[in-house]
Amino acid sequence: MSLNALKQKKPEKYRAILEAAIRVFARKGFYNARVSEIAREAGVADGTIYLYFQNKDDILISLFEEGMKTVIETVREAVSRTNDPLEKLRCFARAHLALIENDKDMAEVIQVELRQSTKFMKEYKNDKFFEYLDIIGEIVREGQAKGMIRADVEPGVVKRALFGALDEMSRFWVLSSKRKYSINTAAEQISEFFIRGIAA
Amino acid sequence: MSLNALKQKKPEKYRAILEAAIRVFARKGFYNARVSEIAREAGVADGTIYLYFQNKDDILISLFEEGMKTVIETVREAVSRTNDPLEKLRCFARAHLALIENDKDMAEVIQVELRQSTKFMKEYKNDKFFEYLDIIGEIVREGQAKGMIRADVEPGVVKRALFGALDEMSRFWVLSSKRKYSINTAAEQISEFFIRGIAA
Amino acid sequence: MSLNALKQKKPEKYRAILEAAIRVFARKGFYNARVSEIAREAGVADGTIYLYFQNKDDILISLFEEGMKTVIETVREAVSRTNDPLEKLRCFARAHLALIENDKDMAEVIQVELRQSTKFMKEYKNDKFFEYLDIIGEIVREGQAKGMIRADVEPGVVKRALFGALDEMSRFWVLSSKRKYSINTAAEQISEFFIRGIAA
Amino acid sequence: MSLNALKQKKPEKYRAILEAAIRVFARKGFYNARVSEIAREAGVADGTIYLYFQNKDDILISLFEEGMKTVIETVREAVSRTNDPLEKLRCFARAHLALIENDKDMAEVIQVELRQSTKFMKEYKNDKFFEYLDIIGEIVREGQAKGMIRADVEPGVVKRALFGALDEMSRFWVLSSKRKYSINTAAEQISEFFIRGIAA
DNA sequence: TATGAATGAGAATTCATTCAT
DNA sequence: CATGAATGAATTCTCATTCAT
Repeated sequence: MSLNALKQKKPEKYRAILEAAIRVFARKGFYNARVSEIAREAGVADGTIYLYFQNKDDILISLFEEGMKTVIETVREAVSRTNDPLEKLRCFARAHLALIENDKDMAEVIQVELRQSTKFMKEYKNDKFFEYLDIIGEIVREGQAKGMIRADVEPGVVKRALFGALDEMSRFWVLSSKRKYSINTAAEQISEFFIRGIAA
Repeated sequence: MSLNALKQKKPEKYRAILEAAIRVFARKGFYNARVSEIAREAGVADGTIYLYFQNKDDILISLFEEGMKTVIETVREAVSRTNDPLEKLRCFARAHLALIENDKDMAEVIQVELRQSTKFMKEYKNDKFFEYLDIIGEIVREGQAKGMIRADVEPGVVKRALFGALDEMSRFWVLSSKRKYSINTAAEQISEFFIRGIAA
Repeated sequence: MSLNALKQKKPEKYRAILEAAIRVFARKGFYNARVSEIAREAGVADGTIYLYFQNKDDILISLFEEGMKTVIETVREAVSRTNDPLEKLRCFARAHLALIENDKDMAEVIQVELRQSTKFMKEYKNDKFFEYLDIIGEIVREGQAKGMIRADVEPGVVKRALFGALDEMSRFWVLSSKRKYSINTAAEQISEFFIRGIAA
Repeated sequence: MSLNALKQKKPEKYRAILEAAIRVFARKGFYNARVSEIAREAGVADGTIYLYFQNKDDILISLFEEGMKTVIETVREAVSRTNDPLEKLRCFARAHLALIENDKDMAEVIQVELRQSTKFMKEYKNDKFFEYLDIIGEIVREGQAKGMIRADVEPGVVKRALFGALDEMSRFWVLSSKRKYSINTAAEQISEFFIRGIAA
């Protein structure tokens, strides 16, 4: 895509816009965010946005894809530290929630996008998200191959259930101000439920 | 709310608008839905919408509250059929996913709203949703009292994790056309994971 | 006009609407007044208004014509108490300002209408107002015939100037809360200026 | 006001919109004027209006303030040509009516605004108008100090009465097509009435 | 490249008026 | 006569996007 070439030209500006967009989308939501507000927050002119992105939707998509790339890398790395599939699930949960904690705005934006079912989930083939989900799927299949996870467990259900559990927990985290327990507690508990739940 | 009084006057029209709104919101998403399209679909004039609802937001809120009322009633009823707390969780999962299957449009709209973090989750105190979540919380506390669920399990984590797991599963259901396994399989598997995961 | 017949049928309702309209127009101005607010204030249904008036404009016109009829009668009566044309001018000023003082809402509405140049002054032939203005014109011509008012004085200028002076004074009266001098002082001063100004 | 800064950027466009607004408001009245008509008449897009003005009300307010600034300057200048307070009143009257004659549209709009008692006179502190009125007040006080105007004359009454007289005369001028006497005759007669009326 | 003034399509909402009851 | 729910035309204002500079 021609615009991708531009990303290479002034990467600082591209990043500035993307980071401004994260903040504005997190604050206002995609539909209530104004392109001019993103421009102001990025310190560029309104028109400049369109030198780096095709339109407002494209900002969100790019945001999401860039974000997911980092998330996938980080989580893959965390998971690769152990060979025990059950332990890998724990690592996944910890890494996922740690990412949320480190970048709440990004977390919120990704959640909004993932959930804005209509516009984005319907029109846009969300490969990155499926790739992410399937990290869990792979772990489950590996565990089943090693006989550590019950054979009747559906990897496709586990991946969605675990992701959903972590995601709902993180939404609570992002939106709530008062928190009864730490995000670590949540990570430990949720991975514990799933490990016990699916272990052979 | 003063407008609620009107619901009593011509309940058919109130319901017609609400049901049209469910379909339109499910099809287009809240922000891309046009009030005039809801009116057309409901068979009323644009202005009539405003005799029953304060504004477009109010349609969504009303939709959500009415929907949650039904969901809470149905799930409460399903759960009350057994005394075994672990079994209750299974009933919860089945009932939740059955509701999704029976009214996909409503399911999608509720999910959109729940996730539109910004506008709705931030500004609108979402009591109905917390009430729903806490059905699970109560079951867990009951199970702990009976010694059937481990005491170190956090009810607040379980309720969000289980809800998140079911919800993510149902999003997949709603959005995807091709389905590898039935919604019943998903309900059984997810409740099985959690039951094993938290049982004493 | 067919509607005029209706005025005869339930004169209380006709008057109730008119009086409600005076209050609402005075409070909000014609364009910001809502027909439904007039209806509520009159204690009738929205639709009932249209049994007594053709439309919103017609309420204002009727209001004005009824009001001017009273004003003309009252002022004519006051003026007829003396034979001295100069003294008549003083009576006119006193009566005009007294009317304002007695019915501020009506005064304000009449002023609004008189001044809403465009819609009403252009489209609607304002006979009543000219009749009122010409009470002054007649007095001036009578005074000139009796040699008490200078012959070079233009009655058409005097009538507009005196009316304008009184009207501006009354606007001040209606809109201002703190008043340095009484409305009587104003009446005396203004008539004094004009009497000296035009006397032979 | 922040928008005033914009006036400096493209003053031609600001003026074009203002002048279009004068014509449209004069033709249709404020409430019947359409923003899109002003835009068309100014040769700009609808949205452009909102780069220079906050909303429709703001156009009228700006119009009024700009207009009054000119009026005040012109009249002040005219009045300063003589030292005789009574003669100053004549200059005031001539200058006022000459302004009306030169810019009938503006005159009509200012009158509409001044008289739209409700919306504008009540909510908007009309300093410019009071400043204008008080030019007359100052002249009267000066005349009293010099012993040329009777001491019992209330400057506050004279200023409103003279302004009202001129204003009513000019409304007649603006609205009427057939005119029995020239605007100069009116100016001379009215100033003559007041000069005789208040002279010592 | 970068700007930001200008554009104009588009949408929510209002409210005078009607008419079935 | 009276009602008030329903209508739908009409209008302001917003904001993503463009393009001349």
